[in-house]
Amino acid sequence: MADLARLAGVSVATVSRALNGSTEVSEATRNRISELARQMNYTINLSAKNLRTRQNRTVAVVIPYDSTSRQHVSEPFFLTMMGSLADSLTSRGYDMLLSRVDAEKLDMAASLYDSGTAIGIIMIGQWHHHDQLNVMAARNVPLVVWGAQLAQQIYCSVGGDNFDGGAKATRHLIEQGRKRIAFLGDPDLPEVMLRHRGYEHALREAGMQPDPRLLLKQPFEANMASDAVRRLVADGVAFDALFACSDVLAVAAIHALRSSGRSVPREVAVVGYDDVEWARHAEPPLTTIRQPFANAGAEIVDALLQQLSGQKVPPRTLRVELVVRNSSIAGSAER
Amino acid sequence: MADLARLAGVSVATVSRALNGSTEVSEATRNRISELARQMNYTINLSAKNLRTRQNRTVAVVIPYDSTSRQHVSEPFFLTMMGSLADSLTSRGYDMLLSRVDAEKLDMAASLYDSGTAIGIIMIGQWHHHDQLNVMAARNVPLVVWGAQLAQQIYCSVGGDNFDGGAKATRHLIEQGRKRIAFLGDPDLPEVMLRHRGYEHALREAGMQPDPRLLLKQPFEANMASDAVRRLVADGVAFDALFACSDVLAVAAIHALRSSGRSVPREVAVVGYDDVEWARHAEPPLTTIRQPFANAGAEIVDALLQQLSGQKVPPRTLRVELVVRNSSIAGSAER
DNA sequence: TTGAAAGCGCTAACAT
DNA sequence: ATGTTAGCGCTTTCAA
Repeated sequence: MADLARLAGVSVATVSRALNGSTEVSEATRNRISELARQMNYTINLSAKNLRTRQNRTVAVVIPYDSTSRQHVSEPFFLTMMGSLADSLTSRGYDMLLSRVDAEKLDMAASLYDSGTAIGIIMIGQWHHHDQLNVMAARNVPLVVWGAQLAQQIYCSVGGDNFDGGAKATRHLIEQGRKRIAFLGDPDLPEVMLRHRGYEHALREAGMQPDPRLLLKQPFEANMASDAVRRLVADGVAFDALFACSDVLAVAAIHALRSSGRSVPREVAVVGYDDVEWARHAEPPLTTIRQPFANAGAEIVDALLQQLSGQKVPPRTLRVELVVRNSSIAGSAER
Repeated sequence: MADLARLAGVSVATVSRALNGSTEVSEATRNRISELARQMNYTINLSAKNLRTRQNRTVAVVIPYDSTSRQHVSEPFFLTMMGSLADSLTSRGYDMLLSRVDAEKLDMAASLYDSGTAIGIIMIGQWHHHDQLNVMAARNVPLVVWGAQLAQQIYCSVGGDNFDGGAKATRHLIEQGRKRIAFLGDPDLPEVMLRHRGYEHALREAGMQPDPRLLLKQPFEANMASDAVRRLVADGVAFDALFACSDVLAVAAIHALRSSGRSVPREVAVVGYDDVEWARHAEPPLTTIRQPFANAGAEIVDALLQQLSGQKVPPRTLRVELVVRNSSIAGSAER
């Protein structure tokens, strides 16, 4: 900047003001300086700026990973989520720092804030670490978590309505005349737990009893889910429908079912979750619960920015929607 | 840090040294200071550190987006790639700054470097902007591009062997007895261009002539690809195989084919590209060209780090592999 | 082994 | 409208 000032024949203060678009520098010099900066590929040094202004424009997005089971990481859900977040963040002029932290050490994420690297943290999923998140929030680390709204929660969460999603999926299957509906997912995870409650709720509503043998407790991992479904078939447990907690799991299940000789949707109707991009192109096209991805990023970022402006932000639950395609409709074209 | 120094009864210099693990501070005080820092949730301010040391540990990963056609963005390819990059980067102690820039203004990415925000740039895909990338490289912006190796290329690229991938896919289809193989992708994009050349090469090798009517020039966009395939069928152009430039396109094509009354793989054999996670769970399981994702991240990061250490890094081409599943095998189970 | 002090590049009073 | 200057939190040379 000093060089630039010398070249322009002004002081560094003027250059600083010009480059920050201050109006108290004459438009002529402002343009001259900007032009000069462009020619020299000069850009304000962000470290210095941040140091001086004690603020920055970086938000950390943390994707926990499970080092033992490598769970979740390849779910297309994340891409969609990250795309949405990246859009919301960049359109508001924030940078997005992507960080993967061991799900067992979620509190490490806080150091991104403590070190001034990021002004706030967006965490995707709460996993088994509700308590660690509460500790961070109690320390006033600006934090928004995508996930379920739980009891005794200090931090701000934004998430789809998982209970309603589970209920909608299950009701839809019941309306198709299905009587024995399997549940594929791990209710130990908060979001899945709520979906499972919605599932049970819908069953009872229709006068059915949840059968524990129909609960396939599996992480978000396609291969394990496939195996579990194959086992269910091999064990001779009767079922005529399956609700999977992600589209990836649903597709894995469909494949396992068909290769076990069960036709989909005729013998087994399947509903997924998320409505990722390719769900409509799957074979058969997937009936699924659509997560509000487009809003999600915006809502999360809004919540974070509100926190940063000092407001107390309550958790938000976003509406989800049933998208009916062929995987759950017995009358549909099937080969 | 001053507070910490006061509490510990030492100077800031000692604290700085202790926290950076310098051996010239006694182990006793070092432990004491570290412990104190932990209790206070103190972490070194990165802006100040970076400003002072004139270096940092952030690498920018740039995903170009096409503002007009919203091309590519939702390809699961990116997630896999980003996961791989995130792994490689974090395991080497670097942060990953995710940035989406308008594909028409790729050179904007350089400002991340100019401003000291990142020490280098990783760009995913070169799109139509070979020249802008060359300009950046000529300015000595540390840069690695995932993509094709082109003529007159100054920048360092790392990419799969697209020519070979195209050839392998096509040869495989020819070996299945297919005679009229459609190509789905946009050869204006460098990587796709090479795949297309490989495709043509394999055809000629077998004594066949490429038929321009079998080239479905489409961006990486499932809906457009579906439509194009449907149109091809409706137009009555004969074909018995299709090579798609991504798994998403392949699945979209299969769906379009089946809903147009063509069975897959019996009437039309299909090969995809990438081998994303769910390709094996698609219906039918997808024959595809596997991109070396696991290596890719590591190779890209290595290349960047080598550049940063002052070496001239030549482009690298990684081996790709044909993965045969059912979508291209007529004898396979089909419903 | 530890401390004092200079300075990284910038912004924002304050002065002109 | 522009310049002077102090200081953001850190590292590091030099001195003790």
